[in-house]
Amino acid sequence: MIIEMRSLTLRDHASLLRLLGHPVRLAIIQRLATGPRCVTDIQELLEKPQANVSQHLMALRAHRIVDYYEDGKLRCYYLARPGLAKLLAGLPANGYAVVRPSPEQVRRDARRLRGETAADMPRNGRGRQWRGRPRWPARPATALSR
Amino acid sequence: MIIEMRSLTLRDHASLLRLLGHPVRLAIIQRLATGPRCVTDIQELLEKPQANVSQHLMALRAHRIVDYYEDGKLRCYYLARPGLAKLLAGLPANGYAVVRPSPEQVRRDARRLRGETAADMPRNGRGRQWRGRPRWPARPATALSR
DNA sequence: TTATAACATTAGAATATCTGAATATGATTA
DNA sequence: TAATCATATTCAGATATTCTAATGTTATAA
Repeated sequence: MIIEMRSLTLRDHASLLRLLGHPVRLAIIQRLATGPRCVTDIQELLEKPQANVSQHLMALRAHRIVDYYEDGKLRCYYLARPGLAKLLAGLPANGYAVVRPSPEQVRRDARRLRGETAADMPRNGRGRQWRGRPRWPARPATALSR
Repeated sequence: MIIEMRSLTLRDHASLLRLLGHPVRLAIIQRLATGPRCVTDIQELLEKPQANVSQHLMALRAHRIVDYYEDGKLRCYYLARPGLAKLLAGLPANGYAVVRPSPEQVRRDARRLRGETAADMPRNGRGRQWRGRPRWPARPATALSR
């Protein structure tokens, strides 16, 4: 078992995330998380045209999210980065907690930040003073924003 | 401090990932991870036109990745889901490990999977037999695929 | 009162992405 | 040899995203 690692530029990181940001590709990853599958199986599970599945698989393969080995005439795809699938699965539970700090908390954060910030670093508001009390804007709620 | 949580459909999950999959938005998140910033500061840090930054901020806000409070005439944006930023930052280290199992390992996985699989679940190759030895395809390497 | 600062909003062109249809390939099987 | 299976590739239209430029808004400063 060979393991490699690498850090990513913002650009590469972004293109990876956007690659993952497609329901069919996420579904493929979910499927493969339970074990290797050949293309035809995946296609039937997802009820998508074969060509389409193949395209998504190729896209995933280009970023080495998945890989395959050949078994006779079957191509058995598997997750080349299982850790990624695990992170993705855990993302809703671990990453989506919404925080709404009190203005005072945020202000304290900002003060702490100013204190720790090097002289050449830009500050919040570039030194402008806080006047009045921080306020929350009116906030019409939408489906995903709660 | 208010905390909420929710699970997501594939679709929502995908659209969130794709929202994150943009270098400027990732950069914004990186910046905000160090503390709240007003729009002008972010704009200067990223060296992007103000309107563009504003648009990205709105997109992030629509999914409640960021939020803001008002401080005088400044809008101080901050991360509404700090856990997400942390996960994103850790993704390269934790998620990008590439695995290349030996064919035997994968085969063993598949067998174990078959063993654990309920009767109605589709199997790899739908019961087709493994003939010969699993092989690795020839693999021309590209930038991101290593 | 006019100007300016800090941001938002809109419109439209430029790009990128997605999908399905058609076709190709290469290995088996009849 | 012809047919079939498993999968890949190509291409064109549809759709979605992103960027720029121009303009709007609101509060404060001159």
